[in-house]
Formats: sequence, C-alpha cells, structure tokens
Amino acid sequence: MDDLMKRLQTTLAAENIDRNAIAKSVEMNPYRRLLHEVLLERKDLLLVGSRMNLVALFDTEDASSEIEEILAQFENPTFPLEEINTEKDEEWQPLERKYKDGVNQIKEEMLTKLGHLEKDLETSLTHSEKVLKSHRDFRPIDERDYCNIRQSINKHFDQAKINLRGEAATKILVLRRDIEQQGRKRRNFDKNTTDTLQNWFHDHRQNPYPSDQEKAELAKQCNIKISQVNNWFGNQRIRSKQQALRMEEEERRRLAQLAADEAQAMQNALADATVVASQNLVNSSLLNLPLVNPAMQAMVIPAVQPTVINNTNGFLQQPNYFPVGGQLPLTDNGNGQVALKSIDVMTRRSLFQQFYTTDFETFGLVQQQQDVEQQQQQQQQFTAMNYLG
DNA sequence: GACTATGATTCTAG
DNA sequence: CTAGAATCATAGTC
Repeated sequence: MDDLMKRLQTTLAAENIDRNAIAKSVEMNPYRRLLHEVLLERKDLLLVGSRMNLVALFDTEDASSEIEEILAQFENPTFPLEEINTEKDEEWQPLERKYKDGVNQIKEEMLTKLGHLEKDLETSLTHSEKVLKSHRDFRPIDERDYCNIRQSINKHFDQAKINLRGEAATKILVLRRDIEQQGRKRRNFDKNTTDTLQNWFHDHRQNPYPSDQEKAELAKQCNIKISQVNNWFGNQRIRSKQQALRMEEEERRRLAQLAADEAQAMQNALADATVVASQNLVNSSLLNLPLVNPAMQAMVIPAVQPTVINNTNGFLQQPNYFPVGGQLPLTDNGNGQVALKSIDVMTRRSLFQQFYTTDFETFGLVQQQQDVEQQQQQQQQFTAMNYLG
C-alpha cells in the first residue's frame, strides 16, 4: 500500500496537479467526495492506463476524431503508409509487413488494457455501491445517489478509455513515421533514369532548367517523383559547376607546371651550352675532336635521367634539349635505357645550330631574365654560335 | 575501413 | 516560392 501511495504521489507530482484545488473541489461536491473516497480505497485503479490522471477525473474531454481516424486502421486493411518509391522497390514489402504487424500488436495491447479497464470498472462500481450503502448509517441515500456515483465512475473510466485509445493512436503514428523513415533510405536511381536525366541536362546545358511541364515529363519517364527531378537538377547544376571549376583549376596548374618545366629545361640547356662554348674555346677547336668519340659510343644513359651530365667532351648528352620535333640522337638498347648515337661533326653542328638559332631566340623566358649572370651566359652562347656557324 | 558518389534535406537570399 | 550552397546520410568502390 505504501508503494501504491508513493506511485500515486509521483503521478500527482508528474501531472503537476494542485492537490488543494482537488481537495476543495472534492469537499464542495458530496458526490465527488464519495468518488474520491472510492478511488482512494482503490488507488490501483488510478494507475490503470498510463495516461490516466486525476485531471481527467473531473474534466472529461471528448475523444478527438483524429484518434478515431487513426484507430480505424485496425479495421481498415489498406496500407496507410505514404507511397515512397513506387512498386519497383523490393524492400518495400517487408516494411509493409512490419507495419501491419506493429499495428496489430498495438491493437492487441489496447484491447487487453481495455479488458482490464472493464473489469476494474465492474469492481469499482460494486465497491462504490458498498461504500454508499455504508453511508446509509450517516445520511439518507436514495437511487439518485447510486445513479450519480455510477455516472461519475463511468465518466472516469470513459476518459481512461479515451486516453488508452489516444495512446494507441500515438503509437501507430510513431510506428508509421519510423517505417516511412526506413523506406525513405536513399537508393540510387537506376541507369535508365540517370541516363535520361543526364541526356536532358546535356542537351540543355546552356540553360539546364526544365519547365514544370518538362519536369513532369521527366518524372513520368523516369518513374520518379517531381520533387526527385527537382533534387536531381539542383544537385546536378551545382555539382557540374563545381566540377568545371575543378577542371579549370587543374588545367591552370598543368599549364603552369609545363611552363616551369620548359623554363627549367631551357636553363639547363643554357648552362650546358655555356660549358660547351667555354670548353670549345679552351680546346681551341671543336672540329679537332675525333669524328666519333669512342667514350660516347659506349655511354649509356638511363631512359629517365633528370640531371645534366657534365659535358667534358663537347658533346650534348641530354637529348631532351633538342628542339621539339627535331630528331634525337638516341638509340634504344632495349633495356629501358637509351644510348647516345655516335654522330658526326656535321650532324652535331646542325643540331647545335638548330638548337641555338631556333629555340633560344624564340624562347621569351631567357630574354626576360635580365640579371647580369644571364647576360653573361647569353654572351657566351652567342660566341659559341658564332664559332660553330 | 577509407574514400567518393549521390539523393535528400536544410539553410539562405532574393 | 525558387535557386544555390552547404550539409547529411547512405551507396558503392577499392
């Protein structure tokens, strides 16, 4: 009994009820007082149905039509879930099953509780009659008293029933929302759909904004909702724009890298040519060198060789200095390596000439670097050219 | 399991 | 309301 009392107090506290107001109300109305007495005798009845509360004891509300509408689903076999992704969704059937099972379970629970309520109502009525009879010792009791107490108790239990139904309806709504949420799990469109949308987008890329009518057509054609068409075009527009920006940026970076590489190559060539020129001057004549350098014949350079090999013999050893489209003095030895072909003096001269006259003069980058060292190198380069020319 | 692709949602501005 | 942008959440891939 103490436990029951505690639960009652907790309920009262939780429901934020002014107990004085209730007491006053009870005091002012003998029937209510009687009812209160009955209910205090059977406190457990107060706790039947989790939503039953003392406010409902005195202020009966009508059952909302909305609740009845939802509960009608107990009897209505049609599936009341929102149609989500049409019939092509094979995961839909289990969800539908799950929902129906859930609704049935809620129904069973509600019916069980209703049964309990009915039993408690009977008990309560019998008990109230007993209490009323005991009152005969203190005051006159007539049929009206019995009628009133029965009415009050019925009212109380009616409210409990309404609350119970409301609770069941809420459960159904929650269940429905959960299931619909699961059904709404994102699924990719099939290839046909994306192709159709993709084609439309591409054909109208100048102005990729379908009209309402076109959206409707696309939706029908793709078997998706108009809102999905809207989503798709919204995403597509923004994402294709982002992609274009990324490509642009990438291209810009690539060109910058290309220019940097060329500039570097040119500088290497310049440095190399400078060595050649000075060597030639020291050795008095490039033409005096053997027609075919024996060391050069055996020289093997890795196919990917980024560093400039010191040119001590007056030969160009980095073939990539030669003009684009010009013939490279290379031979592939089949082992992922290339060897310099032995070349005769005339060929060498022509390659040098080609290199100096064609490339150096047309390559703006060298001209732009106006520092002293660069100028000196240019000086030497022209000396070499004159010498060879 | 990290990463990207993608459909949906949310927020903002007009 | 719409479009754009950011973000979320899941799919899909390696």
